[in-house]
This record gives sequence, structure tokens and C-alpha cells, in this order.
Amino acid sequence: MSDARKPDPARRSERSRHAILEAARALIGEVGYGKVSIEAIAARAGVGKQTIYRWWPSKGAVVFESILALSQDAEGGEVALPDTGDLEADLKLVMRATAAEFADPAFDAPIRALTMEIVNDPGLAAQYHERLAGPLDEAKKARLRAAQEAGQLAADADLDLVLDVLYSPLHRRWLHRSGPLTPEYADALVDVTLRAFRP
Amino acid sequence: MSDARKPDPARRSERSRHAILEAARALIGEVGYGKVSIEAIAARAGVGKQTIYRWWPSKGAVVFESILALSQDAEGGEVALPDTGDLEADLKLVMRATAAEFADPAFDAPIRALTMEIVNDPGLAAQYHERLAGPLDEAKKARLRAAQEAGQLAADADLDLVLDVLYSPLHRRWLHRSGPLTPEYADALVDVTLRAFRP
Amino acid sequence: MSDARKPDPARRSERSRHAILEAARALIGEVGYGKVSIEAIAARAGVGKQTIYRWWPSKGAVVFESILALSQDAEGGEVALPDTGDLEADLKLVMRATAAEFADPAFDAPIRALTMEIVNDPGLAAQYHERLAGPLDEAKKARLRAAQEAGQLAADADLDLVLDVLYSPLHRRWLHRSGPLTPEYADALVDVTLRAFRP
Amino acid sequence: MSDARKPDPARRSERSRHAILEAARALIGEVGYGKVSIEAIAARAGVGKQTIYRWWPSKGAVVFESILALSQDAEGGEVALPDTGDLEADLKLVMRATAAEFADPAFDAPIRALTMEIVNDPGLAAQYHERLAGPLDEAKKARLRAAQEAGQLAADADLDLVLDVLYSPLHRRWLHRSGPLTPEYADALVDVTLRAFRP
DNA sequence: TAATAAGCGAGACGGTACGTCGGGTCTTCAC
DNA sequence: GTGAAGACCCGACGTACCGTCTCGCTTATTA
Repeated sequence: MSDARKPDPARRSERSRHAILEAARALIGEVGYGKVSIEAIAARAGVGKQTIYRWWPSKGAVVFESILALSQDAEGGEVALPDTGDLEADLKLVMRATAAEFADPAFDAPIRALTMEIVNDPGLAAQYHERLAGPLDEAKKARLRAAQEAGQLAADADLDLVLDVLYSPLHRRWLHRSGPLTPEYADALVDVTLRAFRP
Repeated sequence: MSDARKPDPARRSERSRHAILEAARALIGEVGYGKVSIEAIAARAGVGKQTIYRWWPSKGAVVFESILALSQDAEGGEVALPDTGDLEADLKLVMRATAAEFADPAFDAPIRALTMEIVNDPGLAAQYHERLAGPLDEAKKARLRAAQEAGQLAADADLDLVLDVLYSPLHRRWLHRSGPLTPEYADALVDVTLRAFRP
Repeated sequence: MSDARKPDPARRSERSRHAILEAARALIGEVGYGKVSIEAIAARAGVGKQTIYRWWPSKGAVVFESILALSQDAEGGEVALPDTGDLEADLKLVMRATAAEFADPAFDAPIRALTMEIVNDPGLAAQYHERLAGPLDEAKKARLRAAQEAGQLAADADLDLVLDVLYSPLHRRWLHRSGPLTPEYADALVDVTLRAFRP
Repeated sequence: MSDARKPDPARRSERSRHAILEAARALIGEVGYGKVSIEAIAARAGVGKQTIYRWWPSKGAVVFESILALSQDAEGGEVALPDTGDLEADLKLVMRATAAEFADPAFDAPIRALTMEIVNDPGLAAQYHERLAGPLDEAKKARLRAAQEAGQLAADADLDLVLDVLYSPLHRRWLHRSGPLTPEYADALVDVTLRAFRP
């Protein structure tokens, strides 16, 4: 018999929820992820601490959701990669854009914060894959499948592996700051990947 | 003219230094990186807190050095990859070993802790590359160079890129827990890499 | 316009307040004023340090209030000196009692602690005079006024000065440990005082 | 069998001793007795902490000696009260001077510090009486004895008690800040005392 | 005249307490 | 009857000093 009084989602204040996520997002940008505190979020959002604890299990969860919301806003809803018929050109376009995004300081802080959460909390990692990475990967794989049908990619290529080879080096270079995120590097990754998986 | 009174390294107690690093290492394994506190390290090491603050700028730096010391002890000094003449076999051996290490819970906690530090602190990232990753990468590149001379790898291949393609996907899968670290996955990465960079 | 967020007295926990004062009082008796620490008081009272810092500005203030509370409890409320009509006898009774109290080790430690606070902090000195010394002095002066009306004391005597002459030597002898606090000394002070202020 | 290696006074550095006492005295005036630390004294005096601990048992002892030295310097050596033949005038002169000294902020801090030490440490209290208060009291009693011989004071008066009555009220008023230290108050105390002890 | 031992400056060390920040829980009051 | 406000207990922070303990380096006898 559980005594845990669960809050009633129907009564939840949308106003508070939004203010909290917005405050979290703003604070990450201002003081850095490590120094964001629940108290500061509550104060900034004009909200009692309890209201945060009622609806989120941890600071990480709030931060995670605030950034997730941001990303989902940006996308709008549907995600699709360009398809001009020229796989190499399309991929280079996307990879260069990805590299530029990672290099943009305005994106760096929140994405880094999000990554920290994922790394430390398997539960959040699962949510991340389900809600953010999954759909994006599906979009990418759709483009790759079209390429396979067009004979530009080995028909038996494991598309997850293709994505791994394509994105992981860029991601790691960003995360570890082990080198510059140049358009040339983006291009090189596309070249390598296409060479490895050509029909 | 700096007023900062810097401690005199000549007077530093080797006994304390060692006890602190050892305590840090032990605590990471026991309670997880996030819950390690300077107080706990000091208490465990039988040391005053000031002795930690005197020699390290942050908890991260202590943790970083404790794990670095651990890794360097393990290596002994010289690092060299096996060279049987069969590049594919040699790489698969190494990659399978790497995958197994990442999968080992005893290694997971400290390496994850180390990674968090690197991600958050560019200064530590630089130290990491210089003192740990650099030498290892050099050893790997030495093996790859031998393969180039033997005509098993494209002579003009950028060896840093080869390493990126080889290791990054494994590293990312481990960090994000986005899939199992199986020997098969290790093998697949070797296959992909060799295909991409064959002569 | 002050930004200092002042705590709300209405929400104050009477339970904590009482536990803190009691713990302070006990510790003074056990380890001596100088060695009492806020940490020890908090631990003994089962209270967070912040709860002490929220309501008192300094260790001195806590100690002061704890002893003040003790004294006020002891008094009950109304204070009155004996009045048998024989001024000399009445004063000797009171002075001997005072001397005995100062000589009692159980009273010595806290009163000495209180005195230290008063000496060092003019603010506390003012509080002391208002809340403790003032009422007592009034009671004493009431007895002296009765004596004046009975013609046992000069009608124009400055009663504050009378009290000074009567009590100060005893107080100083106690504080400086410059001599024993005997009944004879108490009597001698009464004799001197009456001689100086006889009609 | 004591292992305690006692320092050899013959080898003591007069230079250090003087610098320490001077630093202590200066710091009391600057930051107040409570905030003076051994570390600060050592730093100010350009002396190692050990040199202080070698020669003094406690902070109190250093402070005590520093002020004692100050007072003894001021006196020069011989102390004697004025003797014009008019006891009342002589005493009023002295008492007014004493009141003025207590009221002078430059004297207040060190004397208050000295008093704190005496109050808290019976050992220092004894030293104080022997080295400072004793000689002064003797000088005062010498003047009073002359007055007795001149028939201006009761021949059987207890001179220690006379001094108590004369000085204690002033001292207490200063210590407790319970009233202003005016010349009028000084005069009143002389009047009262002479009335109480007239022949 | 050397050696030897003490005092000395400096400051690292194991500790205790400081006063502050923030975590997560609980209660009170206004809307 | 939610939610703001914020007091509460608690744990950790980074700092200041405590008193002890080496270090080299003068000095100043003693062999």
C-alpha cells in the first residue's frame, strides 16, 4: 500500500511549468550547467521549490526537459533531410550544418549540459533516444534508404552503423574538444563513409 | 605582480599526495563520481581539507589526476600494439579488448568520471590529450604506419582520421549507452575502417 | 531600500528556539564559554546551523539570550527586596546572598560568560541593562527610597550612586578574583555605604 | 622524567620578542582583541609562528605581556601620587585623570583586551595584580597613609577597602558602559569615599 | 677554527570551526 | 486545494587559524 501522494496532472499549472523550463534554459546559458541550482530556477521562475520537486525527480530532469523542449520547438515537428539525388552533396550539407551548430557557443552550453545528463543517467539517456535522437536518426536513415534504392550505397549496409561512422567522430571531436569542427572535417567524414559503404 | 602565495612543491608531502589520490579513486568506485566530496576524500585519506585545496584547484582536478595515475600505473610505461603482420586480426584483437574494458563495471565508473571532467574543463581536456590519449594514439598510429608500409592501408590515409573512424563509434556507444559493446560490433568497426582506407 | 531578506518571525519554530538556548546554556556549563561553538550548539540542539544564523547575529547573542532566559526564569517575574524596617540588616542579607551566588561555581561560569559578552558588545550591554539589570536596580532603589522616607538614608542621596558604591566593589572583586567573597566583605560594604549616605 | 625541551632564555632573540609584542599591540588597536590571531601577529612581526609558541603559552599571554609592557613603559618606573596636603583635591585630580584615560578610545581597546584576559585566566589575573595593579595600589595607599597621619582619614580605615570604594564604581561604569565617565562622577566618588572614611 | 647545536623564518601538515549555499521536506497562507 | 513562500535539518563548500612538525639558515658557544 503506497502512501506516496501523487500529484494530479490535470491540475498542473501550465504557467508554472513553462516558467520553470524557461528559467532553467536561461540559467544554463548564463552561469553554466554545473552552477544551476533548483533554488535559482525556482526564484527566477517565481515559483516555490516544491512545485519543481512535485513534477520533476531531479535537477537533471528539469534541465533535460528544458533543452528537449527547446530542440523540439526548433524543429517544429517534421524533420526531413534534403534529397537532391546527390547523396554526397546532401550529406556534406547536413554535416557542415551540424559542425557549425556544435561550434556555435549559443548551442554549445545547453547541448553539453544535456549530454552530461544523458551520460550520468541511463533513464534520461533512454528518453533522449526515444524523443530526440530517434526521430532524427529515422529521418537520416530514410535519406540513406533512398540512396540504397538509387544504388549509391551498398544494399546490405547496416544503416545504424553508417550513421555511427558518419556522426560519431564529429560528436567526439566536439565533446572532447580534440580538434576544430571545420567544414573540411565534415566533408572528410562523408567521403570516408561513402567509401566504406559504397555498393 | 601576482600576490598569490603559491605553495612550495619542494615541501610537498608525498605521503599525503598519494593517500589523497588513492582515496579519491576508491570513493569514485564506491559512491559514484557525483557523490564524491572533498570532505570525504580528505577524511578517507586522513588529511586536512586544506592540503587538498593547496595542491589542486578543484574536485575535478583531484579526480582527474587520481584516474590518470591509475591508468599510467596500469600501462607501466611503454605501450605497443601487437604486430603479427595481419592488420585486420591485430585491430580486431585490440578493439575487442577495448570494448570489453568499457563494458567492465570496474572501469566504467572511473572512466566515466574522467570523461565528465574532460568535457567540462578544457584545461583538463588538454592535459588528458597530452598525458594519456596522446601516447596511446601514437602507439596506434605506429602500427598503422607499419600497415601502410606493408601496403595494407592507403599510403595517403590521414591516420588521425583512421583512428577517429575506428574508435569514435565505440566510444559514443559506450558513453550514451546507445547499444551493446559486443565483439561483433568491434569487428564491424574494423571492417568498415579497413574498407574505407584500403589502398 | 534594504535588500536584506529578513526572516519572518511568525514562522519561527518555538521548538528550535528553545532547544538552541537550552543547548547553549548546557554547553557553557560543560566546556566553558570560550570553547562553545555554534556547531556544537546546533548539534546538541538537533538543529541546522542555518537556523541559528537565521535568528541570531553571533555566538555572543545566543549565549547572551540563553543566560538571560535562565535568569528571567529564575526570577519568575516580580522582584522585591526584603523590608523589615531595618535597612542595615536587609542590605546585609542581600549582599551576603549576592556574594554567595558569585562564589557558587554553578553560577560563576554563565555569569562570567554573560559579562564577557556585555563587555565586548555595546548592543548587548544595552539589552542587558534594559532587560536584566534595570528591573533589579529598580527593586533595590525602591527599598532605598523607603529607607529615605524612614530617615535612614540621606534624603538627597543619589540612589544610583548608592548602588554603585554598594555593589561595584563586590562585582569587581569577583570579576578580577582580587579577593575572597566573604560575608564579612559583604557586611563591610554595607557599613561603608551607610556611613557615606547617612542623613 | 620530563622530555620537555625547554628553550634557553639566554639565546632568545630580543629583536623577535620586541617585534612580536609591538605587532600584538598594534593589531589590538586595529582589529580589536577578539580578531587578533597568532598567525597575524607572526606575519606582522616577520616571525615564524613557532617563535611565538616557544616563548608564550597562549595568545592571551602575548596580548597580556604586550599591554603590560606598554603600561610599564608609560610609567617609567616610579609611581607616586601628588601630595599637596589637600587629600580631596589630590584624589579628585587623580580620579579625573583616570576617568579621562578610560574614556580615551586609544586606551579603551587595549585595557579592555587586558581585562578580558584577566577575567578568563586566573594565572594572568595573579600576574596582573603582582606586576601592574599591586605597585599602583601601593602608591595610592602611601598617599592615603599620609592622609591618615594628617588626620584627614580615619586611622583605622582599611585602605584596601578605601581603594575598592573609590575605584570600583568608576571601573564598572567603564567596563559595562553603564554611564558617562565625567569629571563630576569622579568628584562624586571622592566625596562619597571621604565621607565614609572620615575620622 | 671547526663542529655542533640552538634559535629562527618559513610554511606544510592534520584538524576544528567558521559562515554560506543548496538539497529535499514540511507547513502556512492567499487565491 | 494548488501553489508561492519560506523555515527547517542536513551535508558540503572553501577559508581562517589552531598548534605541531619539519626544513634550511644564521649565530654563538664548546671542543
